[in-house]
Amino acid sequence: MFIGNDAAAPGFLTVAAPAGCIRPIGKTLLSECRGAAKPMRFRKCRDVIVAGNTPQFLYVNHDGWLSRYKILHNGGRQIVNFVLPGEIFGLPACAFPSSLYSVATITACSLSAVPIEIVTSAAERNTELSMALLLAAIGDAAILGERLIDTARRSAYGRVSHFLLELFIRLERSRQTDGLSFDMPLTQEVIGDALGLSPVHVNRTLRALRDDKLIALDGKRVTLRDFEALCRLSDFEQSYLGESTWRRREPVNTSLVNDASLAGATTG
Amino acid sequence: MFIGNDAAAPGFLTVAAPAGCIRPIGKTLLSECRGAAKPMRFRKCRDVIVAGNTPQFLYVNHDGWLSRYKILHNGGRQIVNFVLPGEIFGLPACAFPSSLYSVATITACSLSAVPIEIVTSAAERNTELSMALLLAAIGDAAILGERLIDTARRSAYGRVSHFLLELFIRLERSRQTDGLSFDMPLTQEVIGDALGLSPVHVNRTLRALRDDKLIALDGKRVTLRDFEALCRLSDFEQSYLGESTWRRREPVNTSLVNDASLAGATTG
DNA sequence: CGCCTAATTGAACCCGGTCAACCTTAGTGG
DNA sequence: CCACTAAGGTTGACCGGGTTCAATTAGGCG
Repeated sequence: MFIGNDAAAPGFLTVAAPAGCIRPIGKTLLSECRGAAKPMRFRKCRDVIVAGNTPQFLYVNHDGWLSRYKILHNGGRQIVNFVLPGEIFGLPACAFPSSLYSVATITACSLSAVPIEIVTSAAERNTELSMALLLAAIGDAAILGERLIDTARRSAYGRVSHFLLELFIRLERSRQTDGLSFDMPLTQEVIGDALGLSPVHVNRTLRALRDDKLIALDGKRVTLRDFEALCRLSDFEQSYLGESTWRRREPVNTSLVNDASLAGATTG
Repeated sequence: MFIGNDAAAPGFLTVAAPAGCIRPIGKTLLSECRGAAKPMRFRKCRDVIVAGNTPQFLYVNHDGWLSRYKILHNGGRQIVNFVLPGEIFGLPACAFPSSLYSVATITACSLSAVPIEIVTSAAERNTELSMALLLAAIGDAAILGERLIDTARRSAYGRVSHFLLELFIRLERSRQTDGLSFDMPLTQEVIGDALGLSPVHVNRTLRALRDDKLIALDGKRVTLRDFEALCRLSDFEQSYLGESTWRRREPVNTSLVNDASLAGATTG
């Protein structure tokens, strides 16, 4: 059982990772924990984190796709999120005594694994890192919230559209798109498991989107032919994927606060 | 426009909050930011945070129920989560330039509002607080993930069951249950908006659960008559609601790590 | 070339939505 | 004390989007 090859460590990170691909949180993490990050490679369709186990690492994903999922008692699989190139994963797992979800590779992946204790102690010393982790967790929750709305309120047509738009924006900000096209190494079954649809219906929905000239498919290549229309029909607003930062003004004079969010307040 | 009454502040927190009700994160927050926390009261059905606005406060909810929701373009409302007595809210809102969701009171509420800048600077000084915030964010995401599975994979019957079990556990840990009973100040329409069901079907489902002697309803009072059966049929595992803490062992000797989560790793 | 996986398409079924009507309860004001 | 009202709960009938089952085609890889 190997967990990467230390001899390959020097240079591994910069060689394997497409320039500009790693998201800010990953960069911060790697620069703070440089010595402790262990490079690894996984073939496709391997579990990196197994639900129920005690997780030990926070991971930076350099170049592959992974899914966070859970197997239900009826045998169904729900994918709660995807980990795209440049993103980190494993933080939620480390917050629970045993991991709630499994994380498996979809494609082959180069990862950097940082022991969670290293992350914890680094975060205690470095405010920037701990705030970045917090923002990452909140950002993940925002994506989950939007997917919840997907499955709860949108038709299959809107769901698939919204999903493709989200992937596009997330890939674009790591410069992994080409115009309005990107590579999506997902089977229709995997898409269905993420969106709560049967693979058959994913197929029909993609066909409908193609027939309506909203998207084009060529193998694993997706092209958004009418970005605006897709946004409109799926209620897509990309703000939930936005880069967030902590606002750090001078503390406001709260006695003069004029914020509509308080409009309903009565005297205490 | 009032944002609470400072004169009422001394003693307010301890008087209004049922003993033992406030969750650890809220306690930590209030003790770290004691002077800055402003007490407020809201009547029921008032927006505390409005989607699209720039939020300024993190809130501790002392004694009421609130919902985080979003209005879709088609007019539908999706409730992504509830804020129960003792829980905090407003953290995700503060991470984005404008709040993604609205938060509205369901019942009358006593809140403590802490300016986000105070929280930020306190978190920078105090590792315990910043870690607690991170855990709270991860815990919220876990709840969202479970609700995603609800709407994506479970039948209405399982969904409602799972929802009631989650409420029960969340209320129980703040000692707001009585045996297997608790008060749920939600209309069937609100439940539907949370679970992605029509109010009509929520009604039918509750009736079915009653007929099957799994629950009992008396006004706003819910009693879980067969906890085990409810867990079984809805795939409920309460670990996702668990109290989580950071494991802080000595860094492991990674060359000897024997973790199943690495079983798929190949040499780097 | 043959195998296996994934994509595709058709047909029948069913869960949950929608519409509509009626009932129950709590709150209000005379 | 009671009549009126409004909001929420309850139930029935019908409809449709999505599932399921099943069969066929296309594609990738040894």
